[in-house]
Amino acid sequence: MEDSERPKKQKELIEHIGRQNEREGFQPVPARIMGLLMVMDKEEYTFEEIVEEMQISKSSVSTALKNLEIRGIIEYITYPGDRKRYFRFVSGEIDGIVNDMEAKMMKSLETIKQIIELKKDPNSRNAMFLKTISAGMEFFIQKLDELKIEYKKNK
Amino acid sequence: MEDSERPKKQKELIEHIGRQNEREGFQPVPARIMGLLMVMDKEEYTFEEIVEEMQISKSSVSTALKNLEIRGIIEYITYPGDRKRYFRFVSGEIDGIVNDMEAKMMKSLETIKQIIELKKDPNSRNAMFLKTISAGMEFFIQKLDELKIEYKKNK
DNA sequence: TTTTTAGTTCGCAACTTTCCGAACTAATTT
DNA sequence: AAATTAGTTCGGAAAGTTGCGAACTAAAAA
Repeated sequence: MEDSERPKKQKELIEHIGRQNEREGFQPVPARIMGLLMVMDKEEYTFEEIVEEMQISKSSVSTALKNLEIRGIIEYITYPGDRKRYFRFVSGEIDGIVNDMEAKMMKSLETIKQIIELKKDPNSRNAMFLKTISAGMEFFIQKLDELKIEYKKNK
Repeated sequence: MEDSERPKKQKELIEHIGRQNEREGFQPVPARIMGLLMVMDKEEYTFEEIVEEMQISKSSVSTALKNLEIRGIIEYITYPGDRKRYFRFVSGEIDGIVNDMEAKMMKSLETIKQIIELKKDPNSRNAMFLKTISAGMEFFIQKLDELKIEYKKNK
């Protein structure tokens, strides 16, 4: 890869990541800032640099950075004698990703159990089918826990 | 549970499921219709019954049902001598849920690999950290495949 | 053939989201 | 003390989304 085409491709990838993150519920601006901090060779950006690089207003950047920080997706560091904050992506662990998946599944499972509980006929089509799904989810959740332990050991 | 309070609780659960589905990217009306078809004791609804039960306009119900059907979330059946379509929830399998999870993970993995490929310095902080995540994802995706087979066998 | 049933399609009003500029604050420099 | 830096907060304009009613269609019934 030639150095000249790298930045252009990186910008395209940021846009792609932006749209992907939007599908996960992020707003357009935070979604793209996440991309910026992951993709570019420069891995620490100041507030002002983000404003210039992304051509987004200071107010939008301010709001976006606060949100991303609260969510634990980005963090900032400061250097002695420099008032600026340097923002960077938080190096999450695979555990976190799997935990999120598991948490979502557990929430669905909770809801499914509530549906079953409220069914007048526990042998109705939906009740039967939801019971099967419920059992499957429990199986996978348990196995995911085991896998997390297995992965941690081997690493 | 007394029969008198069941419908009320079911309605509340539909609203809860509606909001949960909205977080998954569904629009309010389809999100709640999904809930209706899963929760209520009556498990097959005609177009008109949905309009009355949910107090939503015919046009909105029409659009919502079409979308849900295209996505494979609901289906309809007809009975001989009856022009109405009876809508019901599609009894998906746990496999489908796990596949969706896996597909999402694989998409993320693809993106992460692209980021790594575009990094000038393959030993940068983000490059290193993304490589770790990447390896972890590959591990979990493979194990999920194995688990799907294991589950199918035991069932 | 006309009417009714069972929906679909379209344009628009209402609502929500997103983003911006202007005005502000609080710390640091001049 | 005044000006600059590094942001934050707020109100509103612009854009996007949602859901409705009205007008439509196609099949069946009268």
